[in-house]
Amino acid sequence: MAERRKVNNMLGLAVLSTVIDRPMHPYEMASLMRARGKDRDMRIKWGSLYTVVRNLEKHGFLEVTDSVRDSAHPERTIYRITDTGREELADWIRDLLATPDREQPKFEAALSVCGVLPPDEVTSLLRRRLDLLETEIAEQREALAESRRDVPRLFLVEAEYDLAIREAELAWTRSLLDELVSGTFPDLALWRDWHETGRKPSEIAKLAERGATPAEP
Amino acid sequence: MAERRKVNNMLGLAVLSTVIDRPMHPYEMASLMRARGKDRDMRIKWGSLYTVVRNLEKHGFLEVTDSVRDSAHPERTIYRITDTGREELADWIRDLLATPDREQPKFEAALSVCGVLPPDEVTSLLRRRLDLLETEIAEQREALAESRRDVPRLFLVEAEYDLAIREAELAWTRSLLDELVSGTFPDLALWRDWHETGRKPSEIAKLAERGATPAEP
DNA sequence: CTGCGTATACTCGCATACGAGTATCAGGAT
DNA sequence: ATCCTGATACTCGTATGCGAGTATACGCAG
Repeated sequence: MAERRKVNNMLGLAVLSTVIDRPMHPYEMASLMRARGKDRDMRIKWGSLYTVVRNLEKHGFLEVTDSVRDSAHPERTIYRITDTGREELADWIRDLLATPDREQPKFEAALSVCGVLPPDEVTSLLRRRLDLLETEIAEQREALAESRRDVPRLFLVEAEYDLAIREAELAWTRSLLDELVSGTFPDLALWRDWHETGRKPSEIAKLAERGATPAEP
Repeated sequence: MAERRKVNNMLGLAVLSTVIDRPMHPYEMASLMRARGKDRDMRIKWGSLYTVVRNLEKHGFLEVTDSVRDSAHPERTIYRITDTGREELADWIRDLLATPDREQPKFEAALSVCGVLPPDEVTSLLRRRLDLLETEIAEQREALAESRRDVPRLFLVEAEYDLAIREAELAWTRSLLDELVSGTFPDLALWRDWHETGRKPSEIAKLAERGATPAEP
């Protein structure tokens, strides 16, 4: 199960997998990660870099090798990965790979409250989303094809995964939209006039309590 | 584009969409959300409830109606949604629905560094993931079928979406696993003996720099 | 009627997270 | 020669986020 890591920030994973090559100072890690396109795989906040590195050190995953004062530059502290760090990295990856972690995309949260908006507005918002998704996916697909020419598959799995998921999102959204537009979506009428008249048509509220309390007296 | 919200925590969205029914004190919001299964749609941390509610008030999205001291209980502050709050809620939902937001699942991050582990281990980890995913999805699918009996579609879209995405994840994982097991995955040999012998077979490092610097002199 | 487990209804404080700021230097433009 | 721009290499302060703790009431077993 998704263990409570000493350092939980995903930036920590990126750092560990970067210093594993050779000792480095934080800024160099940052540049390397950027160069390798790591910032496309995880949302990296550069403000957190030094905090995360310090924490990794505090927990014994990194250690200071050197502290070079190189004429210029304030002072660059060079870190090296420790054996514990290597073990932590491997373990972290193992955990992430083996345990599917029900993350909740914001879109899902939005869907769960979309009844707040009138159905026609939701329809047009979804149409907009669909358009954006389509162009983004097209771009991604092309970028991937491009990369495939000179980068081995091994370094493209994340991109392939991402693409597959977004395509599924696209397909799902499209099918929902179809139902809304064609009127085959079941509760449309109900939904619409709960918005045109005042609020909640009595028992809707109750119905929304879906299977929350499995069985009660 | 994903606007910077005054209150960014998704718990805020849940709170707003809950108090829209009627004024309430925080704990009541929490119970209602739980009863409605909101905690299945967004990861709710109860420790944040009071902070988030206070912030919503600070920004004028909620206001205090009453402060009941009901014999028992320390004191329950009752909040009501304001017009600004209603507008914020609608706007927030609009934004979330219309703008696809490239979130980065942890699994993607893990894939991007999975070369750190030897291929055979990755294979067995993925097999484990596949098993877990399969049973979880089966459960979800059944729960959904169950719900459909007495809950209108309108309140199940999130669940349907979630299921669709997970199914896509399953399919993708299965196909990768197949390639690894059958040996059709291209870089297998390379990957394997970079692990058996020491490190990095010279030019792998360079190859990992995928399309980062589009064109340089 | 007394003890005690469990739900209710919070509070507190530390640990991050990260935006925004700062200072220094290299190299080209003027 | 000097100015300016952009990259380099960080630091700091504030705003959360949230785990863990607390205190009170209620039901009910003994």
